[in-house]
Amino acid sequence: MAKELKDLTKRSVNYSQWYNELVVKADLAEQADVRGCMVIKPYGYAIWEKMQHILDNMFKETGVQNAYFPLLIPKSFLSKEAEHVEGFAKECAVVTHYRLKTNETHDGVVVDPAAKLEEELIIRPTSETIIWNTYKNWIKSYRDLPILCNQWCNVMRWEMRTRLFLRTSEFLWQEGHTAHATREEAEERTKQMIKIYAKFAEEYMAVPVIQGVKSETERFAGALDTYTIEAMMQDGKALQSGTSHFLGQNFGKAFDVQFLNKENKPEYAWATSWGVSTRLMGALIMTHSDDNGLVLPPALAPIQVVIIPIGKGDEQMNMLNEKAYSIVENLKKLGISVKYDNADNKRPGFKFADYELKGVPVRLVLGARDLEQGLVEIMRRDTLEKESVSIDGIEEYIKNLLDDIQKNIFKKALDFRNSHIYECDNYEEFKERVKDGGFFLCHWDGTEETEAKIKEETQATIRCVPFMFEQTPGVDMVSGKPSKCRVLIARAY
RNA sequence: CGGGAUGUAGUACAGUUGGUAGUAUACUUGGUUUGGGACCAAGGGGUCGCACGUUCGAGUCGUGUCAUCCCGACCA
Repeated sequence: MAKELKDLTKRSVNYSQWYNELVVKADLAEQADVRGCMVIKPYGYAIWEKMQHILDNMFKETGVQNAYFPLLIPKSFLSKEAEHVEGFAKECAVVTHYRLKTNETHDGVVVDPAAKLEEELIIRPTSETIIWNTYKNWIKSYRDLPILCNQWCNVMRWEMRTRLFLRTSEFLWQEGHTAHATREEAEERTKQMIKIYAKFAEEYMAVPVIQGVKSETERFAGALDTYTIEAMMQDGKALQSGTSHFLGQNFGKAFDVQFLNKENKPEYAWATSWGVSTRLMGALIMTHSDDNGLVLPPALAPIQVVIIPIGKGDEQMNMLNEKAYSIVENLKKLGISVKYDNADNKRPGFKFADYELKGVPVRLVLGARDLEQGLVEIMRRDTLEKESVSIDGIEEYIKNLLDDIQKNIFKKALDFRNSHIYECDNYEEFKERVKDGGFFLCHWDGTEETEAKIKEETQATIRCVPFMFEQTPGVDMVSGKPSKCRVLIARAY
């Protein structure tokens, strides 16, 4: 094991490769024996579960309820909204048969041609269609609205190239689908949800994000507006970390979801949808990790504190165990998750490296030598700083330290991002600099031609029109035409 | 779907002009260790991606096929 773990040195050389190895070595996930699919291992899933739990509560505070809709979507549903089907058609897995049979040589199975489905079923790439087909039956009157449903599920998109967490054929996510009586209410909900995502990213994941609205070409298929949160990874590339879509009446019309309003007149329902996926795990990993491995924010770390004893012989170990268990008990009372690792088949050095690799925020080393003086060594994962602290009152100290780590890694990521955001008005300069990563705030004339040209020549895309910066009119750096505002341009994952 | 590469032990790789399947690491057992990725000894594990062909003989040569990875196009 030891040698395999040591070569996490590629962060500066090849960020992608470094990322892949980190995901595997930190025991988060691995490539499945199925094309483009991923096995999320217990440690990785524990982080995802924490994310789910927090997000779920945030949704529920806004009146959202959880529900579940089918995995399989009849092909005809998908084709009802023209833009939507065009956006997803290229990456759908299709179920065509419902039975297998033994082959002629009796050493395997083949698809039974007799079991061909009349209408093929699509494995959901997203659930707007099947959900709106259902909403049709739920919505008759303005009194039935709004409907605020969320589902936690898996979806499948047959991507050409996949990467653990960032882009896998199958991924886990939540998708919220709301139906409203008015345009204003739906638009309000769209914005509300992107704000929740931003709050979650920054407060819990400690990942600073830029909120904004997507350009027409980058918009979700079938949406009138797509709001996004964009995070910057350590190589300066952007990662779209969550989206919220205002769908207008497109799905209401496509699925004939009409209700009678207060004036007793029929009207189509207004829709939103919004989602975040296991891609957030990728954002978490790529934002904070260093050459020693993962760095997890305390708010999401499955293990917040690990205690490692160092001692010889049964007598010493018994003494250390006793002390450790009392610390464990006290930490648990404060709601801090703690692991005491007194396994004797691994040496302390191995454990140090292993828990650093897994991003455990705080490590205590309980040694016989220190214990005599009432001291314990404490190390924080974010800075790797060690100090000796009195065991008396250690619990409070740790609680404060966890808060400090949470703030510190956010600040570190924020400083990094802010120092890599540039205003740029010269296209030649932009072309040169964008290769090295970073976010560029540039004037854009709003045309698809300009957008396409930038993408073709630099591989960078317009991530969004950001909300957070003061906007003044200017001149498009490519076309020289007038521009209403600056947009955020970057190379993206 | 274009361009390139690779399939040999759980993993990472050697394998020369065709001639008994190797190394490191991981794993198992026993012992000594334990303040930053321990050491010694013994042991288990591979129809060399698959199929066909050439040959007395194929991991090695040929043809086909499948799969994976990298670079593009596509994407949360």
